[in-house]
Amino acid sequence: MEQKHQYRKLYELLRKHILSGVYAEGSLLPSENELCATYGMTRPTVRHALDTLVKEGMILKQQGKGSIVRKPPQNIGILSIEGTASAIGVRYLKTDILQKPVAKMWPENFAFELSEAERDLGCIYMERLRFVEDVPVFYDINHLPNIYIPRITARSFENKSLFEILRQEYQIEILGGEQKLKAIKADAKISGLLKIPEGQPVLYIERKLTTNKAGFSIYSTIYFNSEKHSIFGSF
Amino acid sequence: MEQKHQYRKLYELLRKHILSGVYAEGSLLPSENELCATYGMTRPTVRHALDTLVKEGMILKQQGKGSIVRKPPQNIGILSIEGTASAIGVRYLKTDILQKPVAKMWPENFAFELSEAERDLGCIYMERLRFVEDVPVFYDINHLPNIYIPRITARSFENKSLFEILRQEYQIEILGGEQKLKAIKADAKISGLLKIPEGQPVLYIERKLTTNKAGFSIYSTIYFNSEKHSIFGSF
DNA sequence: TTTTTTAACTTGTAAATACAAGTTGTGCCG
DNA sequence: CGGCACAACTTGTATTTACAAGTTAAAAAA
Repeated sequence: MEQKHQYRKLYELLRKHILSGVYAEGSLLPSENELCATYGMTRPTVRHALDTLVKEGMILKQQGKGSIVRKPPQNIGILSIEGTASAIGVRYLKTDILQKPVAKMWPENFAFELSEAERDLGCIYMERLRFVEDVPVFYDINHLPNIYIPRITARSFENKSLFEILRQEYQIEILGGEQKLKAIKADAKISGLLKIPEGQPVLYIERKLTTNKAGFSIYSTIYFNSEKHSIFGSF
Repeated sequence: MEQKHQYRKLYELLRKHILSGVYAEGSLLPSENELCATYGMTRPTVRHALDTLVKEGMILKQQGKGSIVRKPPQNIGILSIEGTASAIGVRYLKTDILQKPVAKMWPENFAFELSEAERDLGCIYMERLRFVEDVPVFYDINHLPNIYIPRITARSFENKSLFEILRQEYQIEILGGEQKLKAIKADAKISGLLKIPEGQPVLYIERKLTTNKAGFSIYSTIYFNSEKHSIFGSF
């Protein structure tokens, strides 16, 4: 993708380098002045890029010392600002798409309040069941408004997560959100999907993620079997 | 408290005005140029202040339009970046301090990994039980390292929350953290404290909040009865 | 050798300026 | 009257320059 802004170019580059391990965890990034010289930018531009990385939690800055690389947040977790992907440990997570992304109308009694624009345009809907070592632990239902995202139903979601696509291709970033948590007893449907006895405690989460695109929010309902695993999230 | 930096002065002022309702939810802040003129600053300084508010979720900015005031995040919730205060609805929340803040050593088998500096200095410890309409719903255990915070055990915590004191008086801000969530069955101690039958599902949360002070993290363990209430958090 | 001071880094704050890009309302033109 | 174009806003990006403040390590002094 063609990058428009200098600070964003540097941001994407450093982000890639951190994630790929070019800069080790705990080590220092090149100083701001070095980055200026290397990439031919001025210091405010470099600082803008670094600020974005700080906001994402990729680095920590310390006055007088430098920019410290944080643990690559592969675990940008389920309860965190970046969504449901890779919450437990990516390597052991398998996903069944119970319902591929489709465009449809919003449900009648939707758990969240919708703006008029969102309601008019309908939504993209998908359901997933996630496995850890072939045991189902995680069932999530997702709704997002059918705007600004051409061809979203055609995308595979196999190599990239939904959030990664939104971030890179559409510059949609999650700003924050609201969520409601409960510990509930599994009912018949959930106990069937997660293969646990009825009445077993499960985590129940409803959440709404707001983005930098006005009127574009992502809505999720999640059921999680926390018997053997915990939900672990960085934020 | 004497403010050192111009951008921080403006930030604190606008923040206070938003929270006190001077700027209504959904309305627009004065434009950046107006703020420059009013407070005698240059635009980068004003923008720095506004950026801080955006980072906190107090406002949303939209190019070509202005800075939109968001719902005052009174519910900066339990699972969010700002801590355990006022998660359900402040007006109905009563707090029993089961253990006032005291300095002591870290527990033997602490759930989190500690740095050497943290371990050496000991910790501040406190326990609270929180009530909604005289029903106990929320039991939390908190540890923070005994550094940088003189006289913390003497403070009352009655009018201001711990996090508010840390932010205003010590410029300590929560950058992020990690948390682990489970839905578990209440054991004897918890069912006693929360006045529920043993075996009832409760939310169990362990979390570590990291701050802008290197080596200063806040550790909490939380039990929550989600039968009649949900944990609701903005982030 | 030990302690203190200093110098050379680092990031933080701030100014003045310029132009790009998105939004909105006004007013002209058809 | 309706629709389009433009002007007057707004925030976004970028340059250049300067000094403040925290950190570290080397140099100087005891």
